[in-house]
Amino acid sequence: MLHDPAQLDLMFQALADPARRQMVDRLSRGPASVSQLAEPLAMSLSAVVQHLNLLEASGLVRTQKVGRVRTCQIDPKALRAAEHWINERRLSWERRLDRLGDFLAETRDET
Amino acid sequence: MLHDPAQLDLMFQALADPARRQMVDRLSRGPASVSQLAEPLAMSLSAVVQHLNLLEASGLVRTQKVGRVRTCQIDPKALRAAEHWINERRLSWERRLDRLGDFLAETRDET
DNA sequence: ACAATACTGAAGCGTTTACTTAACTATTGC
DNA sequence: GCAATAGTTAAGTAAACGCTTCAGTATTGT
Repeated sequence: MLHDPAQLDLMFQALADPARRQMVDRLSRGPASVSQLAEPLAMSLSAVVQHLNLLEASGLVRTQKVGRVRTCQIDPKALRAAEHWINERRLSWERRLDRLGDFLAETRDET
Repeated sequence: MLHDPAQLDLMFQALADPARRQMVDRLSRGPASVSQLAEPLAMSLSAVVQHLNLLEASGLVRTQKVGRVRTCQIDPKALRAAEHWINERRLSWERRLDRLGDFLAETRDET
């Protein structure tokens, strides 16, 4: 369910916006309320809530409301899924380069 | 220059689109021409070129034209930069959890 | 009870995105 | 030289985005 392409899509989409990455960055240092997330951002609370809803839909952030404050925190599993996608492609490319290197080394030996 | 926030922005933006991720996926298995990249995609060549230009601007893909064919390949350094951003935030969060665990363990000892 | 706080939701609006088509420029093969 | 191939560029368009404002709902403090 974490490798569901639709979920991956939502995650990368969520990470594409600088404001949302800033929110993730803030949350990486610890949980925060909506207002605390909004504080460093030059936009209305309402806009922040909209970003937050996207982050939550993407699975990157989980929230829970106690009384009137919504507390947000990162879900590291989701972050790991995005990380993994990139890592796989990079490794695939690098393995290819290695094989190519081996091949070139071998053909040089055949004098 | 790889940690330039503007460049990071372009990278995540580039990765946000499914078609572009599919192109990166294809390129992770080896270099390809524009037409080869376009083949599995249900859109015009023109659209593919536009995506490709974005990928190149983001630094994720490098291309070189020989004769009339443009050959594309991944730049793993750029992939690593995106990977790194995510990894740092995830680790920061997980370290926080560890410290919290230690704290709870200690306070339990104080009977 | 009343005011302040902490969000939430809907409507609207200008900008950006992801395409399309169509016209064009190089190369390459015959 | 001529046609086919490979890619590029510009213009247009519909839909998605990132906001704003404003009006509303709970909850909390006095």
